[in-house]
Amino acid sequence: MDFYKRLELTGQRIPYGKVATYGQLALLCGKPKNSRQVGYALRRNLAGEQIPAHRIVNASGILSGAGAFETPDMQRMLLKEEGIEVRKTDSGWKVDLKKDGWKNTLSDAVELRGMFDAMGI
DNA sequence: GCACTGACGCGGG
DNA sequence: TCCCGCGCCAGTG
Repeated sequence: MDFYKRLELTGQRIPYGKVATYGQLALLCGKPKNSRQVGYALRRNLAGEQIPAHRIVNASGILSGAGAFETPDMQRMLLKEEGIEVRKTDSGWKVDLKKDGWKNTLSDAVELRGMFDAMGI
């Protein structure tokens, strides 16, 4: 089981204009408790270059990874370009998970599992 | 093997 | 809602 390979495939399934959480991706990768590794992988670019890292936020909707981009407000700008509302709060820049969060379905999970098995990862 | 770290999550107060 | 403590586990030295 190659967690980072799985993360790469999973990340690419996040729809344009939507955001996903670390825990959500970890769950879809088959490792519910590896949310921290999701952040580690993105920071170190272990999940590929094309993965939409700007669409990944923590469980509160906070843009925790701003520091890993070229400029601190890059992530916020990219989300804005996709039509996602980003608000300034005391704890940082935040998105509305209820409105813009990716509501992945059971079939998404099943489909991913199928891909993992087929690729032996 | 050991201790520490970290783009995190969750329950309790 | 916010803050705190604890749990979690791959990487790193």
